[in-house]
Amino acid sequence: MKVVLPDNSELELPDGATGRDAAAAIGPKLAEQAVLVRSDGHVQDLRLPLQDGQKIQILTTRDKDDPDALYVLRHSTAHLLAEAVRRLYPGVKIAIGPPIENGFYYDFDFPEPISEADLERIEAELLREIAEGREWNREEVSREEARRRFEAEDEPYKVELVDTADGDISFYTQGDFTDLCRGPHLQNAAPIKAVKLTGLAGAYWRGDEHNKQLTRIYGTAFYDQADLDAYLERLEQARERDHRRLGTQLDLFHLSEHSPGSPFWHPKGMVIWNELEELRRRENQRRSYLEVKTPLLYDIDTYVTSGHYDNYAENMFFVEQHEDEKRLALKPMNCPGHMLLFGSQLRSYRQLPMRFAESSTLHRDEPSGTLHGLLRVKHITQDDAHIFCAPDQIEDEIFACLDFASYLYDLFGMEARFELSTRPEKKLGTDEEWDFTESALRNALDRRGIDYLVHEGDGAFYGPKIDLHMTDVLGRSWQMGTIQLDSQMPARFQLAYMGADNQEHTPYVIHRALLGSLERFIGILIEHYGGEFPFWLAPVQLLVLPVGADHRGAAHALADRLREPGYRIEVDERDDTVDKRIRDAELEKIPYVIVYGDRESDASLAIRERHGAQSTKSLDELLKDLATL
RNA sequence: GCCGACGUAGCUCAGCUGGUAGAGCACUUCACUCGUAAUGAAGGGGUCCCCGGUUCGAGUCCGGGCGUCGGCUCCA
Repeated sequence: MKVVLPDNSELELPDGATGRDAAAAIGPKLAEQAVLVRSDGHVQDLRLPLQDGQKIQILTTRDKDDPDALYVLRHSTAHLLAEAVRRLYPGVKIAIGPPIENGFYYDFDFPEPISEADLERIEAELLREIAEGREWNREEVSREEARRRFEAEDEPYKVELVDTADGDISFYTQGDFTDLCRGPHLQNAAPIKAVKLTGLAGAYWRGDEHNKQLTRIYGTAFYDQADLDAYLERLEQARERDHRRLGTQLDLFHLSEHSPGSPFWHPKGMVIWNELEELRRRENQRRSYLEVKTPLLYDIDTYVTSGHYDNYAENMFFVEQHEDEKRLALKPMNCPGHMLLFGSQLRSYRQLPMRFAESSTLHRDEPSGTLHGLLRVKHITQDDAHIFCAPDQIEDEIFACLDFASYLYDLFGMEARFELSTRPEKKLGTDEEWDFTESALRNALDRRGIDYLVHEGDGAFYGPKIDLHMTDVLGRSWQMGTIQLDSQMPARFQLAYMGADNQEHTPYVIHRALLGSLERFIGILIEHYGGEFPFWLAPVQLLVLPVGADHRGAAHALADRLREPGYRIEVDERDDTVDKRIRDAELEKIPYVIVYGDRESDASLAIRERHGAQSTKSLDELLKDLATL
C-alpha cells in the first residue's frame, strides 16, 4: 500500500503498516521524534495502521508549537499525573483527564481532601516519572474486559465511562498505570521537557452539580522549558491588562464589601459610562427605538405573571415591608415593566413593531463564588429593549438587531462570537411554533452573513436565542449581548394588538441587549484596550503641562480654549519635574500631553502622544485634528 | 452554592518557630523652577477584614462569619 506525504510524494509500505512504521521507513531520527500522525485535519495515534492512499503528516517534537502536537503532549502528561497521584494517595479514585486549551487537567476522588501544598510533591513525583522514562502501549479491549478490569481495580468512575462510551474501547498503559483512553499519545515521556501543576479546584463529576464533587488538578506541559517560561510570562502580561487592576490604577471604579457585586463608579469611570450611554441613546434613536423608564420595584403578582417568581426567585432581592403592605421585589429584568407598559393602552398593528428601550438598573442576587470584578455583578445595567412585533416582522427585526450589534462591536474593533441556542427539552409552545421561530433566527443570521455556533437545546423555555460572546484577558468567555425571541410572556400578560382583520392578536416580543450589561461591557472594554482608550472614550483626553510656574497662566488659558468645544482637559501644575509629570500622564494613559514653556505659543504647541510620539502644531491645527477623532 | 487559596497603610507587598507592625509608590511640608517615563529631604498615615476561643501575651494558633481570588455549577 501507499501513503501520501505532505510534499505529495508517495511512500510504499507493507499492508497494515502503522504511523510509526511510516516514520521509520523515512528515517530513524523521524521515528524517534515522531509524536503523532495528522491526516486530513484529524489526529491519529502512531500505533494505528494507515490506510492505502491516506494523506499523512508526521508531527515530531520539532512541531513544538503545533496545537495538535501540544494536545498529545499534554494528554500524555495528564496520564502521568494520574499515575503519580495514584502512587502517592492510595485509595484515590480516578475519573477523567483531558487536555484543554493551554494545558490539561485530571479529576480525582481523594479519600482525604488535599490542598495546594500537595501539588508540590505530586509535581515532584510526576517529574520523577519523566526522568525515569515511560512508554505508552496501546491495546484494544472488549467492553466486558474493560469493565472487568476497572471493577477489579475498584474504579467506579471508569466503569461508568466504559458503560457510556461509544465505539471501540482502547487502553493506554505506561509503567504500571493503565487508563481508558481514545488517545492518541506520545511514544514515550522523553519529549515532555517542562511541566507545571497550576491549580486545584472542585469540579462536579460529569459537570453536574447533583453529582459528587471531585478534585481537579490543572497543569500544563511543553516540549521546551523556554516555552513554559514564555507562557507564564504571557499570563503575567495578561494580568497587567486585567480590568480589576486597571480599574484601580486608572481610578475608574472600585468594589467594596459594603455592597458586594455593585461597583462604585469614580468620576473617570463615569466618563466612559456616560459616553456609552450617549452612544446607546443616539443609535437607538436612529433606529426608531422609543426610550422608556419603568419602575425598579414590582409587587409579587407581577412576577407571578411573568414567570420570574417561579423560575427566578432565588436570584431576586425581596424588599422588607411593613406588615400591611404588599410584598415587593427589585426587578432582575426589564421585561415585566415593558409588558405592563405595552399593555397599558390598546395597540394597533399599525404601531408595530414597537421598540421600547431602557437602561435602568437591574438587581440579581448571584450565587456567592460567581461574582467577578465588573464581569459578574449584582447591579446590572443593560442596554435593554423589547420589540413587540407581528409574526411576519420577526425575521426583519432580528436581522436589524444583528446588524445593530455588528455596528456596535465594529465601532470598538471587537469581534464577538454569535451563538444560536435552540429549543430545550422543557419548553412552552408546540414544535411547529419552534420550527417557525428557530428558522426566523437562522434566516436572519444567514442573511446578515454571520458565522455562528449552534447550541442545540440551550434556548430559554419560552423561545430560541442568539447570544454574543467575548473573551476576557485570561481567556474566559463571557456572554455579552443576547437576542431572545419570546411568544410566551406577551400571552401571560394578555397583551394584544388589533389586527387589520379587526381581531385581537398576541404580539411576539424580542428581548434584546446588544452590549449586554454596561458593567460587563466596560470590563471587557478596559481589557480590550488595555486601558488605552480611544480619544472619544478617554476620561482625560488632553493634559497641559506648564514647564515652570511662570507658564501656569498660559497653560490654563490654553486649557480653557480646549474645554470650550467640550474636550476633557486637565492642567498638571504640580511642583514636579517635566519628566515626572510626563511619566504620570503616561501611566494614566492620557492620549495627548501638551508641554507648555517659553518656546510655545498658540501658533506652536508641543504635542506628545501616548508612548512618546512628538509633534508641533498650532492651536487651530490641533482643534481641527481633534475634531476628526 | 461547592472545592482550594488569600485578606497587614490609599495602592503593591514584607513580617521566621506567638512578644505589641515595616518597605516602595501615593499623600503633606520644605528646598529646587525644572523641556518629553521617577529631583532631594523631612513628616503624617494602620480597630493587621469581623466575632469568639486558646495563651501571661495573637497580625501570627484554633473555630465561625464576611469579602476577594483561581476553578466547578449557574448566568448578562
